[in-house]
Amino acid sequence: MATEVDDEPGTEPAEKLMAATISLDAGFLLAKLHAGGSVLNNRALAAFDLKERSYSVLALANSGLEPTQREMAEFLSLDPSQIVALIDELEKRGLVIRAPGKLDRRAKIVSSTPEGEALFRRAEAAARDAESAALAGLSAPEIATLKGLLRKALWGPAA
Amino acid sequence: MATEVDDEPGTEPAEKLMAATISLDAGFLLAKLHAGGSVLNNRALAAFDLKERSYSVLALANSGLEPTQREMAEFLSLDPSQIVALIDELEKRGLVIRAPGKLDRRAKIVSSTPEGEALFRRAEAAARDAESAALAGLSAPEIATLKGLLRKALWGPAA
DNA sequence: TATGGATAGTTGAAAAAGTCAACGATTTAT
DNA sequence: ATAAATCGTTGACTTTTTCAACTATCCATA
Repeated sequence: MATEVDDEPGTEPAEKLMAATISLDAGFLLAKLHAGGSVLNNRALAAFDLKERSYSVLALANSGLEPTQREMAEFLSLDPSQIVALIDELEKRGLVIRAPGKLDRRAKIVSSTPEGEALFRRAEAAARDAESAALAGLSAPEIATLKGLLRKALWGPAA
Repeated sequence: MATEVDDEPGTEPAEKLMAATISLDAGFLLAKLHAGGSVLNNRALAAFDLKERSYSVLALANSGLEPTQREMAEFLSLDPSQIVALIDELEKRGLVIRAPGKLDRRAKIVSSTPEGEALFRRAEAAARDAESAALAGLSAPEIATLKGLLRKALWGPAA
């Protein structure tokens, strides 16, 4: 995860190591941009006692898609046991509930309580602001292009 | 980090949760694509007893830019103490060396030995292949656009 | 030119995150 | 019916992250 993100608004990178060939590596660029964004994101979400992880679980619970824990784990690239811990905490806070899958009683469908939804709406707005800050160097169309390419890389043209 | 990446070539995502609004979130997309790529990257680098982290340190040592450990830490978004451990291991393997900064004797400049360079060249090729696999859904110009946008988001138009 | 405050690297401890194997309950296939 | 597979859960274990010291060195300035 990240370490330093400039706080002062007037500071510029001037990164000498930008010239290293590794800065042409997509994996490195993804990691670095994600690291910087994570700091901002977590900072914004802390106001709601959420982190990136719990926020994304809460988001899926609010999607109306009735995801099972297993589906959440796969979608978020997390181990199923980590989902258990995240949901335990959100459930304890009354933000989400587990319900047995109607069609498969092994599975548990996670959905949001009204409290969870209310919190999510507010957190979502904060996360949007944090994203804007992280991508401040790009124009709106560039951001759209970037997201489109990321989605295509992940899910193909159907995204 | 990631958990599952399909091994069979014929498998498609068909991810039901793609429809959740969080899949429009740049932070989430960056994290997910990075997670998938990391698995492939680490898999490829394991043949050289390297991981993403040690590979990127080795890459900077091979950049000819004479980076200090502090500069590496900032560039790689890592804590300085993590750099110490990474370099300790690479130095023990004879791949890099520490030299006192000519101009600031507190700082240590990390550079590659010939053995380190030889290993890096081979690892670099493997990493390139892994990246291609991770971005297989994109065309060459799309990959160039993606990298350009990532660089611009990180470093501004000067990138 | 000495003295105080900052900075580079290092160490070590503590917290968080990730990995993995096992288990009970259920489902699916035979 | 039985066997194999899957879902959530737990617990153990490893790795990564975070942070506060500490020494050595640099820098500012009185």
